[in-house]
Amino acid sequence: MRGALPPRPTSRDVAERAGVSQATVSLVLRDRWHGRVSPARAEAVRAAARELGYRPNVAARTLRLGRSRTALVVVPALTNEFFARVHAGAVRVAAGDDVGVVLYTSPLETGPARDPFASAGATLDGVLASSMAAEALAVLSGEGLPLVMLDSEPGAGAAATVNPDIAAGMRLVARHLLSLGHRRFAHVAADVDSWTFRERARVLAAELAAVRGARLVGTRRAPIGVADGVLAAERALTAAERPTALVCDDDMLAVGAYKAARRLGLRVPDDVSVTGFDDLTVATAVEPELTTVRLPGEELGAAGMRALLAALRGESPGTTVLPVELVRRGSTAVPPGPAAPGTRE
Amino acid sequence: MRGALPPRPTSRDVAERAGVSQATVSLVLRDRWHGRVSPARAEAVRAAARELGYRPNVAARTLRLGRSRTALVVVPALTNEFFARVHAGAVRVAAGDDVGVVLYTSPLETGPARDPFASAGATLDGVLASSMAAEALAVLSGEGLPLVMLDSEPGAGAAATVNPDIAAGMRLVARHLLSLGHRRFAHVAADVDSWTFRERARVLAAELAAVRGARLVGTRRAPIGVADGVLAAERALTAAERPTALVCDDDMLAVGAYKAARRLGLRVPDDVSVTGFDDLTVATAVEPELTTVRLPGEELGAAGMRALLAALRGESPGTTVLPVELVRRGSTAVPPGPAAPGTRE
DNA sequence: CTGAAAGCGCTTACAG
DNA sequence: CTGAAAGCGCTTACAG
Repeated sequence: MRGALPPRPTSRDVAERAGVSQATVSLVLRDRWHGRVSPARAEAVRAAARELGYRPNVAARTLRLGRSRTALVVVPALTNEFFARVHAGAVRVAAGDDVGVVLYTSPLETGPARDPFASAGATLDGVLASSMAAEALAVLSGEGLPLVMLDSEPGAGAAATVNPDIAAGMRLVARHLLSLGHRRFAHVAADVDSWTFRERARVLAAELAAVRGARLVGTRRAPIGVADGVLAAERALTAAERPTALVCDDDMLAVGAYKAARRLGLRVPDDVSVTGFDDLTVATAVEPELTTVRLPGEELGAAGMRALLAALRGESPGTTVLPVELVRRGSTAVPPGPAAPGTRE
Repeated sequence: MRGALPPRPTSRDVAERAGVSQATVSLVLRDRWHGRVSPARAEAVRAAARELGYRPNVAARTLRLGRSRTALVVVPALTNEFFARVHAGAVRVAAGDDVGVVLYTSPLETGPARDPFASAGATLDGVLASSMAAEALAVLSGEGLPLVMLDSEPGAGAAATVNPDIAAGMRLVARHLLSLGHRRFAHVAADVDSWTFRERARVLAAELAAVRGARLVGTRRAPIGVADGVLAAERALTAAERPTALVCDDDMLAVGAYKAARRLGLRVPDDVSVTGFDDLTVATAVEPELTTVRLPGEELGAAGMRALLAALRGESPGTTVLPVELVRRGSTAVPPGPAAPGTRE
């Protein structure tokens, strides 16, 4: 694909210019020359490389070394801000260790994942995958590369798992709402078959079951997005038994819930409380600002990459759980009606 | 970095299993065998490859071929939804041509760009770069690789440029507001030194200059983001001469403007009209929904990649301009006060 | 129709 | 301290 470009200098060209052998060039440029090459020659090599604008051919190095210092990062979609943060964190840590990152966005919406390895265009040393649906996992682990999973079922055949504390996050949401006096909840759930969302549903149900009189009056599934969130929340809000709190699996769904409430003439939080998950930029863009669980996306990517790097060094990083935080803002309040708050917070 | 993994099969292993030479394996697997290898042997090779789970070593192929079928995509930041869309479009087109994409996010916020080629971890055939600040360009074009620029000054040493019609976009904004009767404008400008934002400022000034009585009462610069947008808009709104319209360079800045207005007790659009640029998800998340210019991010990335692919085939794709659209929503209205609309639309 | 051989650019034992 | 040589896995003239 490369046209009539000026031919790129090779290590041979550098060697010639510096008056040394190719071996010496390699030693010096890889910084393995101390005690093996005289300082004067080392300097000559560096000068020659600089003058020529020499850059080692990565393909040749990878072929020779059998490893590429490249990791594949797999996320469902980058247009989702959370995954963009995960990616940023992973890239930051990888760069610090001089490891490159190749990104693969698993096209969740466009059917089953195509082969991420075919499109990589690079030899890979390891894989970091986030929040994948169950089937996608099989493809990844089948490749035999060190694999670190993010926001996923622990111990599902990965060298390590790094998760935000999803259970704690949902527990904080439920207890916050319960302590405000809410008893009728609806769950606006992400219509995605993955551990992280199953976990949210499980914990919400468990927390409500533990409080007398508290109930889930409905669960509505929607693909993650504002428009689908509107539809799901609208149905939840117009059900026979109207909930006083809408627990949403994601901030985008929560924004949809705002819009649904508005359409129905309901005020947030006076008539209905709404909570999200993620703490995306949109959470503070809307009015009132959204009460949500802050998931440390950047840190998740960073910790995941650290675990992968450790696995590549032969260590066994195991499972890491990252703390999460409930950010209380204006979208939650005491429920309307005669009910007084049950517990105080 | 690879530990004690099962050794990956090579083309030699496939050849052995199929009872043919390595050359035949290569021919068959690259689909260059017609008329050169008998159908029976071709099938035997494919079967052997399948059974072994053979996957060609990309590094070796790249080294041999001198090209990698890999393009570098450079964007300022992926946490910005617009660039995530650009990336998605570029990846989509590249995948269709069996070209891989390596992503480099130029750390705008963390000082001068580090060398994107060092971190690439792959031999690159070409570069697609979006909305880069002027200095960043120099690094990219210096590499001697085919380069396509997106949303950038045309003819700045790139093989091709693909731009959304920024001038038309800003013209639509200005005329929309002018026809509503606005005469006092403030520009909440992105504090980024790049063509796309200079162009917005230029066209806004020109449009206002063309209408008697219309004026820019202030320009406030802010890094792209909600919090900085709030500050900038607050200053614009509290200046001696208060504008009736806030023209924002970006939807995030516009969201900041909403919040600033609210803090000051001003209603959008009754007291002040606000416009954005991009049409991000947030534009319809806020209330009232934002009047903004829809920039075709996905299509921009796709068209850019098409141009790069053409350049790599030796063609000269030149400059492409993509149409944009003004999306009128609830954030713009007739200005307050005695003023009657000037022109009708 | 098929195979043996050379070589892409690098790195690393190995010999001096 | 330094260099000649082998080889990573692939593809493509070239010879048969």
